[in-house]
Amino acid sequence: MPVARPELSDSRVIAHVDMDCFYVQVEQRKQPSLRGQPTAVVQYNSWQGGGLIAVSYEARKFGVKRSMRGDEAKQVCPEIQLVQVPVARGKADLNDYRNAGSEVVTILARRGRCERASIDEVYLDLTIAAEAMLADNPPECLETISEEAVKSHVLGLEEFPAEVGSDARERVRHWLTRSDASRRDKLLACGALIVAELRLQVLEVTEFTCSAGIAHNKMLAKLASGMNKPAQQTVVPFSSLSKLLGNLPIKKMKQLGGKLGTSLQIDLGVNTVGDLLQFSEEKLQEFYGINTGSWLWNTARGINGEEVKGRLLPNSHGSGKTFPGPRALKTVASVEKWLSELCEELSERLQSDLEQNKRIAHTLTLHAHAYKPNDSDSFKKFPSKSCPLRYGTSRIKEDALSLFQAGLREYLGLYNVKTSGNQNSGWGITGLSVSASRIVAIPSGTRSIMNYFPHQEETCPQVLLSSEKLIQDAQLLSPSENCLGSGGHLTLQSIEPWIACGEEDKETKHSMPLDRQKEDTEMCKLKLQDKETLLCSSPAAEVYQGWEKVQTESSGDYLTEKIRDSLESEEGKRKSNKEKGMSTISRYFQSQHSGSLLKVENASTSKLSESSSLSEPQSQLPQENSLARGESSVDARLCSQIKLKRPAWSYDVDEVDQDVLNELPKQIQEELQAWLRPQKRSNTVKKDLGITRYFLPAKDK
DNA sequence: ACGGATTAAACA
DNA sequence: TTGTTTAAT
Repeated sequence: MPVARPELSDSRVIAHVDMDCFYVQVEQRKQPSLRGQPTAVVQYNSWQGGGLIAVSYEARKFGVKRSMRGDEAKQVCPEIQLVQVPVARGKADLNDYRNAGSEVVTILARRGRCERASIDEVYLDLTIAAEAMLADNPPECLETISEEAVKSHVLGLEEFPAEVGSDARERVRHWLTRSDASRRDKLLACGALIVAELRLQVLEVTEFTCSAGIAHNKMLAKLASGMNKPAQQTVVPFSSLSKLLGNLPIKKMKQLGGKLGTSLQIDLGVNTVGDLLQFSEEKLQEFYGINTGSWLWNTARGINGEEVKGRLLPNSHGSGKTFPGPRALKTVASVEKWLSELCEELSERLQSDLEQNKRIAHTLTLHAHAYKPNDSDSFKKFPSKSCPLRYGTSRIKEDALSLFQAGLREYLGLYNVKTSGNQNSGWGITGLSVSASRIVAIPSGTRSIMNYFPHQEETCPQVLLSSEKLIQDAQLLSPSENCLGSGGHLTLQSIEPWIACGEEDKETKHSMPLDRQKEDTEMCKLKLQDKETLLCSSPAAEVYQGWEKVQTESSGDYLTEKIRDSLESEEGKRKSNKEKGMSTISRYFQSQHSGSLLKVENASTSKLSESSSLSEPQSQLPQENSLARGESSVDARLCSQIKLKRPAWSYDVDEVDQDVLNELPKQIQEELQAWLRPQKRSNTVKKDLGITRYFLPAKDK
């Protein structure tokens, strides 16, 4: 695993925050009468009382454990309250928990770079905040230390000689405020104060408790957060390392809980982290490869250079369900039905992500588990398949089904001919999931980008000699028939849907009633041009290029409906009026003055966090950045390079000097990259692709 | 192949 | 790059 910056002298301040039995807390907040009671969250009540996925600490005292069945739990704890996970479309619906997790992240991201590690865990890099505190207002100068902070657990504190008669909290207070501590300890002390404050804020705002670990790296912070739960925090001073790791079972370390940990035990006789110290780095690399070997060597010493990534949003979305044993799906029709449910959920979440975060997913992947009784190679796995993701529920459904059928043919083998149709030929599907990945932010600082483009707007007709016929052809050639048909690879390329967000028609807007205007801007009118689709069918590699124009009225009704309409309707295609012939892209660039509805959550008020967020873009949470007002000469140079041998909005990246790009403000560079990167052309498409050509990255071959 | 539904990331 | 595998919660 990543061996970024592994230093023994690592003095960062890293926290790992872990929500206590999170799903239970969410349900208890919904239903306060459950608070304080032994409670568990369960899904699928039908069989044996369902499976537990979260257990309150009261219930744990009775020996109730995660992944018990509901019936079992009732036996050991008759009083237990079992709450069902919400169900939608016949499957567990985790949205309540995702949303609750977002509430928490919003608060935890206030003081430093924040990485959402899972639905209920985050890592924080508090180094800058801690350094600032140490410089301005160190704990040793404080007259009072927060109650929450003195409740911290400080590893190795017992070793310190302390005044007799002092209780645990007094000892902690003393440790936190020692003026003769090492710099590293002082930084951790600051971290502990900050985390205590954050946890308190989380509690006040969300009513959720959490536990935390504070250490010099992610690995140790994670380890510590689990040591004292619930609702407590644990600090790992450097000096406590050897004792901590010395006889810690190897499997307790993150990443070593599985096969690698087992191999360490069985093959090398390593049972504790301390045991690892005997092995040279080279030896470990010999056994486990360069990266893993080095990672293990460092781990043994409490060294871990992994950075806290500034990421508040997930990198993928998925929706899946298992169909165990007798419930296995045995007909394509039933698979289609369930895929349809899964795709609806996925599509809904993609819509939300688009609206709330302005991000677009690029890849659709289908996973399935299958069995095939008698066959000899019966243990073959169902292959996962992916293709470019086209927005719109019905399209996602179509594509997912195509992917499934491609996978099924491969799984069953080529001999199993045509339409064994809907009749059970022995196989069964025990699990299905669809997921969307490669999610990238739409350049949210559209305006800032626009500052670097010529403002003149003309249409760019020649590129778009609207080949409506071709479009229609392309539409008919769904990936199913087309690309999967001849046993070849998926060859459909769909260039992303362009979404414009913003005010598109000033005149109209000004004449609108005020409240309407407000509504309008706030609701982010997305204009969606559905994709440009390129198809190249297997052998001939013939390239079709088509444009579909979908236009939403600028009167701006409710966004969501608009989007859905334009996404779903196959008839929204031809609607042209004055904008006919204008590419979506150009319209996109025209609509730049977007009143962008990005809610900047976490507008931080503290100077500390401001300074930290200045240095690095924190996350892809939409930031309404004003930015880079410096009128640069680069500005002019770029404009001159983007000149108008093409329509105003288009440019040929090949003509843009990389050095010029490099001189742009970093943020602009990133935005441009975001535009360019997803446009990379697959090497299966060699011919001139018209408009897409202009978006090819210059140096990326 | 009843430890379900998700997510992430490395590796080939 | 796509698909597979591991791991964690």
